[in-house]
Amino acid sequence: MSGAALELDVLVALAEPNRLRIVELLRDGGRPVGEIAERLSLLQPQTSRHLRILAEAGLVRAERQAQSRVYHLLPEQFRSLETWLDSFAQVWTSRFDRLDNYLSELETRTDAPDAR
Amino acid sequence: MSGAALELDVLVALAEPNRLRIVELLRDGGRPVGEIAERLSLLQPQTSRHLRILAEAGLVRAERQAQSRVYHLLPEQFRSLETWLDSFAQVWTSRFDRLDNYLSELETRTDAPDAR
DNA sequence: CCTGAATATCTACTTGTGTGTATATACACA
DNA sequence: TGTGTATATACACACAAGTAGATATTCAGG
Repeated sequence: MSGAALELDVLVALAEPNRLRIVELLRDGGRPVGEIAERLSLLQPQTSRHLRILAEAGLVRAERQAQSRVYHLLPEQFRSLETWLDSFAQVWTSRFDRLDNYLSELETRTDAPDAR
Repeated sequence: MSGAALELDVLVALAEPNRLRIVELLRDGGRPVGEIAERLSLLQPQTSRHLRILAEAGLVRAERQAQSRVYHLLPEQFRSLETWLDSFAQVWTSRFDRLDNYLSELETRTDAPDAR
């Protein structure tokens, strides 16, 4: 049972413009750091840093290829994200019922005089 | 009808611990600000601010209910995120050969972190 | 070994963003 | 209309995080 719990790091890693661009670039296939930097008009140190964060989040991984390191996407965290999203799917259908429940529940305890 | 393009704001909104907790709380149904704050041990102003960011990202919406505002999730951005994730689905299959290579290579150096 | 190419790390700087606190606004009800 | 409740906004502050630039590291080839 691979704990497919959604890690906040994954969202944090994706929630940065350049990192998101990197991920979307790598969707078309693995690429070495230099090429990533060039295609996205980024400086090499920043590119390495972003890749490090993406790697620590489990979104990418590097394969040594001679002197270069070819980065590519890893599926696991994307799947976790998918699983997490799935947990919301039921909400869209059952929301109104739940809202109803909540509202009546709220009415039920209107006799709790509590100030703050 | 909706372009369903992934907005960075959505990821940014989700990539904050307390906002993620809010979203997950709202998965169980709409709730007024005060209750969200109480359940998550947040102060009310911060809660309102987080909800504002979530709302601007299109993730939640408030319904007036007497003096209170009941916030609930909205499906659209979650679906955009799902669509975006789907665009990666094909990557895992098309990369299967190389991933396979990678996995066996990884097994090879289970206790040799500096192998090669 | 030594050199050059590719990538990673380090330091200083700056800006964005979450937090705390005080205050303003909206609404229900007497 | 005045009051209490619920929520939103304003402001000052501190810290996380991205950037630029310089330097260190790794590797292939002569």
